[in-house]
Amino acid sequence: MSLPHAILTALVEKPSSGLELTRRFDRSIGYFWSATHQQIYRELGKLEADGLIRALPGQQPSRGQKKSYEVLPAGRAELARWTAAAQDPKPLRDTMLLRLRAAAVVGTTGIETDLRRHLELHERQLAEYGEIETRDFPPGSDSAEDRLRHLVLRAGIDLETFWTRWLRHALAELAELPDDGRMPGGNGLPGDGRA
Amino acid sequence: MSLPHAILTALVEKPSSGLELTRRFDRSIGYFWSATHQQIYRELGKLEADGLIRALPGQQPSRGQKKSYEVLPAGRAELARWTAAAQDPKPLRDTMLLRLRAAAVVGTTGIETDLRRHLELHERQLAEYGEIETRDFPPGSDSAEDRLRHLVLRAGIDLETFWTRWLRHALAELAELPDDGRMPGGNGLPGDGRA
DNA sequence: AATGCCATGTAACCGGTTACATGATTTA
DNA sequence: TAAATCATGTAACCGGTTACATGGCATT
Repeated sequence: MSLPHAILTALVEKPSSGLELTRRFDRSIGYFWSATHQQIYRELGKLEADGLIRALPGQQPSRGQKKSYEVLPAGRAELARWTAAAQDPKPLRDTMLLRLRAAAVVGTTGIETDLRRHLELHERQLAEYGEIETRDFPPGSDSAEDRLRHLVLRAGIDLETFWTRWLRHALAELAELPDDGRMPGGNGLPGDGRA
Repeated sequence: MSLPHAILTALVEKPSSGLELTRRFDRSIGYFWSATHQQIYRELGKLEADGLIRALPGQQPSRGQKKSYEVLPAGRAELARWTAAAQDPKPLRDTMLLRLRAAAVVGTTGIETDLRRHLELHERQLAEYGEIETRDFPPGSDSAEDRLRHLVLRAGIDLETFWTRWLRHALAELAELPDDGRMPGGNGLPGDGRA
């Protein structure tokens, strides 16, 4: 149940229409909580029905017409409640790690290409975050909002840094391994009682 | 489409019944790809129907009876194919980051407690990974499988390290902020054109 | 016989994804 | 007026989550 709160946050920052929200979820918020326009429209409907947001008055409600929403007091309260509520962190779930684990038993053939590609993607993302940081958070900026948003961006930067380092490490490791279609040792036993 | 391949990997490592797989997904594989027993049984059925795995011969197929599966050549081939295939990394999606972003506009009241709790959880996980590393990957272990599995564990360790550092940083930052119910500046504008 | 655990499932729901549909506005 | 684009939706599907059901086995 995080999408509605992501939308509430975006709308508190600035009242927007569905399409504007969609565009903002392609940058900004979307860097750590992505959403498609279908999700957004669906959720906007629910939020309005629940009385947490409302359409800005003075707008035609027909189909192809722009409709902007703003957050109502109840919505702000719900957002504050949710922000402070205890929530368990989601366990890690990463396909690349799974693939390497699989490569340990079926062989590493072919995976190197995609490791390299991922490295490039993460390097690009890291560069983008770097640009945002220098643009939006110059050394002097220290309002409370700025500090918190900078903190979030820092997480993104550090995560991308981690991935680039780890992927380089993985590629170096692969280079030292025999690149056969199957690891030595038949079906990979022993090796299950371990990590 | 990763769960079937997670199961295939586990079964190649060692043929198992549904419950045994469930237990193994609570440690080992589950550290980076979790699954419940319902998912596992459902997926085992599909994999068997697709001819990628089969029940070990010589077993009663009644309801409360244990049934073990092994991977067929087609399953191993599919796993190798999937491992090497190009796959885009999933965009980051993290609730805590979203909550901090929300706190920037509705205030930081109450979030500190959960930040501390998350820090503890990540510290505990980090310690657990550390134990696994010293137990399963002593300095001398350097078979191909071990190196790859160690690499995967390293990712887990580094990720938990990142989170503990970042959470400490976040707590330090919070301590310097006014702990009011709302950030100064009304609805948080300006601040949307940014990250 | 009752209780509890082992083991395998079924069913309903929920959020995210993909494909498609429709109306309104702008531009060629 | 045709095409392209803006803007808002609907529908079907799919994987993950939660709750519940059922059968077998061991212990008391």
